[in-house]
Amino acid sequence: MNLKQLAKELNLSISTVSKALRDSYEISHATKQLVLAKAKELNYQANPFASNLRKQKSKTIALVVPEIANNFFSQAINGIEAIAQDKGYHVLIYLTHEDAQKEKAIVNILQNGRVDGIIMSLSHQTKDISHLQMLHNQHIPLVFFDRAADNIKVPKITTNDFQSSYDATQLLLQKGCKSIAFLSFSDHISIIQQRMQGFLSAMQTTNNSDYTNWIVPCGIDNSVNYTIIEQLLQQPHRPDGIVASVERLAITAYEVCNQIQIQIPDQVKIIGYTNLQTAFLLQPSLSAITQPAYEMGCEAASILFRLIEQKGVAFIAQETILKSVIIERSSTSTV
Amino acid sequence: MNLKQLAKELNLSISTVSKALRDSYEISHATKQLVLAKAKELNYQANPFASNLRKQKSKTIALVVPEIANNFFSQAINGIEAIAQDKGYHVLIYLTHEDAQKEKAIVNILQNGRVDGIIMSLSHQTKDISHLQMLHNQHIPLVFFDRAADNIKVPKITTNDFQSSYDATQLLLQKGCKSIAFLSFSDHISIIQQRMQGFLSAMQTTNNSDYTNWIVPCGIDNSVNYTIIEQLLQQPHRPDGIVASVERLAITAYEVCNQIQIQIPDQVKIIGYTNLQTAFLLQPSLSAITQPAYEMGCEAASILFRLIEQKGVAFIAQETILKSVIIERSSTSTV
DNA sequence: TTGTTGTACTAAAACGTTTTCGTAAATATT
DNA sequence: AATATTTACGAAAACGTTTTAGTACAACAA
Repeated sequence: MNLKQLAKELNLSISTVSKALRDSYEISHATKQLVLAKAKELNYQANPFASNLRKQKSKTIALVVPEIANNFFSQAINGIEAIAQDKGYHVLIYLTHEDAQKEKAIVNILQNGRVDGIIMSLSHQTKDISHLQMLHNQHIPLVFFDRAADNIKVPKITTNDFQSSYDATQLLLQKGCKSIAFLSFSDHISIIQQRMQGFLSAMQTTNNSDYTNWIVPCGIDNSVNYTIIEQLLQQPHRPDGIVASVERLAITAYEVCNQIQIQIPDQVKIIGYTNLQTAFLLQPSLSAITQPAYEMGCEAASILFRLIEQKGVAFIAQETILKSVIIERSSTSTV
Repeated sequence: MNLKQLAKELNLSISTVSKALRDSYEISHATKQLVLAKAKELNYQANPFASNLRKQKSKTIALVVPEIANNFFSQAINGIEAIAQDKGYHVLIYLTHEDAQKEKAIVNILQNGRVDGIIMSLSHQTKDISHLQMLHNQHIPLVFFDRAADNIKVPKITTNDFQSSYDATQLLLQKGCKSIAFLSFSDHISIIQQRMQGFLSAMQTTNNSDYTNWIVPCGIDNSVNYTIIEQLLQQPHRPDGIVASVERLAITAYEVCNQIQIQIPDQVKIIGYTNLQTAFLLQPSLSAITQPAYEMGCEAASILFRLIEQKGVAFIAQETILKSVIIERSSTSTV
């Protein structure tokens, strides 16, 4: 069922029907009623491709994220989808699987007008951002959330990573930790760097040689991370506190402690960035730095839609910083 | 940059360029080279809407799921996306938020050719399936995974729900449970019914009045579920075993036990359907019936693509049943 | 009367592809 | 040499919309 058929049924021209359907002032009330009724009767829906082609708009956005089987991202996507559905937009989802090559390939495909805008969180590998620059040059609206690229002037939704990491580290210090390890995840993604800086900054407040810190670089391979953390905790002078920069590392740290029989929080206290909904049910319950993932998604989508609909160029290059909350549980308690 | 401009640059006709790009036999090797080189140089990419309109194909599928902030669904989506990316398909994602009305609205929108096929898991509310029947009538390829509609002849990917539930219940019985509660989630979704039947069937093997069973209907509201389970466990003759039909209910059961100080597994043993990656870190570690979510996603996508590409109508109405695995942990151990 | 304005409609162009059909030149077949 | 076939390309239609540019007709003003 297309416009032509519908028009024939109504004994009207294609243009009249088209205009009636979009409530044009050129069409009389009476014919509008007729057209609407017939369209409903015959279950007419405009072909989106013809529409998109003609209007040069797709009412579709792309969502490019590292992974989805991850509490932070799935909650954020939930927020993005909620806003998109409300606004009548469609959402294409692409996973980079933390692979910079894949990210580049995906972004290249998105340059041909398939989408009106893009929401992204970078792969942890991504260093070269030429593919993103190209998007920007083509004036395709782009918004980052969480993992943003530094050197590109587009809106970014992040959390107070420096501060939350600083506070979490202070919490460990206050609970008596003397040597704390920071489990890092990537050394060039901005938010992880900030978390690291917050950690280091807190450590520096203890201007005292009694206090030591480790920066422990981890990656996406869980078994490699396991070994790294195992070795860390099997040293003679092992840390008595751990700040995990991402959820997965907090979980792996728990696993290691479980396996090699190190008591949390007696022998090592752990706090980590996590959106785990079962953090309070873990053994022991996990102290968490929790990002407002859903809200970040909503915010990212809202800004993207404003950008697409051009309501003020003032939004360009604006940084929105939401606050993470720190929830103290048993994994950082004193004995 | 479009075909017309590219053709002008090359002093060739639009049709020649188009054919060269799709490697048609009508075009000489030499010109193909020329065209390809120029296309690359000018970063030409075909407009997808023009292409889709002309070809009446979109290389896009829709994924309609109840929620995403959920370990089962996010893992399944991961599998679906992996296959789709591999096949060069795009994935539109729609969340119903367990709302049958929203599901209907979404499905209606998908009837206009926007997608070549649909992968779905039903909202737990969905009873009326007329919207799905309409899709089917319009010959839009459709595949269900996990939560499928009974009365519609399309491929379905599910797990051995009856058997896994039966086995889980047998495990509880074997561990000494006498009265077991089944926390249900929806009374008309097929897979939940099967899980319930598996439970009841296992209970019937104990042909003995010493054994009792509860079917406890729960919903999507966590706080309501909390109250229901709390009341269940505060009865004088409370159950000494629980089978949770979905992850959320297992977690809520843990919460309740935590709160009202009922010891797992001493006072009540718990086993549940879950894809929680931290099940083994819970206090106590949670015995799980784990569905092969990623594999289910891959399978659903593979079948949908075969359907789309018409490689054999033999796939229509085929049911694929993968096996869940039961992992016994502390929550079902004997004291 | 003539000219102006407004209303309600239609014809046709445009969006950017893909594909069918036609054709000139080159090559092969008789 | 005459005919048939192949090769390599171009013109034009088609996909289904939206929108611009008309155009009758009626209502109104001068």
